[in-house]
Amino acid sequence: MEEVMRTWSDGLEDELLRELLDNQSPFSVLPESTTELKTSSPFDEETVNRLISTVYSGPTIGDIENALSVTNPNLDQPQQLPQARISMLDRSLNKVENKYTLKMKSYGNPMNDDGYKWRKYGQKSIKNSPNPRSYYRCTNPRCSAKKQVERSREEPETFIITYEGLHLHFAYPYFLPSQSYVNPSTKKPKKSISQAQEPQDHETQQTKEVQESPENLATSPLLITSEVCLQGWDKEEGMSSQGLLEDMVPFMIRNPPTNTSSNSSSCSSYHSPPTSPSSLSWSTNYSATCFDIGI
DNA sequence: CGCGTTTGACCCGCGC
DNA sequence: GCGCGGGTCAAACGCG
Repeated sequence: MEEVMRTWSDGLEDELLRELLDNQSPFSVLPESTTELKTSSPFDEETVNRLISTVYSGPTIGDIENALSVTNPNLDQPQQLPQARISMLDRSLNKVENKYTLKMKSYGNPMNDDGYKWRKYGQKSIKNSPNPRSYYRCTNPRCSAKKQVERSREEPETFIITYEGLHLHFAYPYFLPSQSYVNPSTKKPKKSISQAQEPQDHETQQTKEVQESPENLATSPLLITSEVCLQGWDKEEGMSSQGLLEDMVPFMIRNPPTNTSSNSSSCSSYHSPPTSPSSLSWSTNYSATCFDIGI
């Protein structure tokens, strides 16, 4: 497992390509029994490369800005939320190589959880800084996504979050032909949030994600995910659009932790209430994250 | 008991 | 080669 992760950080694209072309891999885009059809497969090299670049390259800053502006029309809505969203997300986003650095204000309820389940694997005190930096890794064992969270030294209310790597389990739906895919989840009578969000079963997770498989691959991932957010999130909390930053940003804008008066509650206890097994809800590892910044 | 956090040790790259 | 600092590991620990 660790080897996989290391390999990924070294050559993400190569590894991704390998995964896609390996019909033993759960991420394979090739028909299971017809490897000889490679060339005639709809997923020829060009297609795969296009998909990879689509998924891997991430959004441009402009894309992010556009995504942010999506929420602006809501401003004439009954105040609070849109306002809070805009103010919380400080619109300070930078991309350096494959790392995205996001600065956001917390106002006592730091939005440093992005809806994905992270596992903390380290913490370091930073030189000349009173605030330690926390290291998180996606709990999905096949996922190379990592993030670092630290409190800004100059502005204690501002958190600096650096995202690195991609959530391949999010990318998965992009590689499936929408028409040829037979949705195995139809076996399930109903998608219960509590069970559908359990992260440890990758197959389940993939299955779930595939349900929202975008049909138009030509559309930018950002637009796709934004649209998915807009259309699906309210209907299905904890839906499965998992993890590239372009997905995170609109998600964060649209889904700030509901600052229900008791905004201190989520941070006042060390652990989130165990009631929600949800890996994708705001509450799950929210408190843990905000506590690790070095308060 | 399982899962996630804590935390000191370890590794590695870099500058001197 | 050495020291430093950032990143990661992994055993111990805590909590539900």
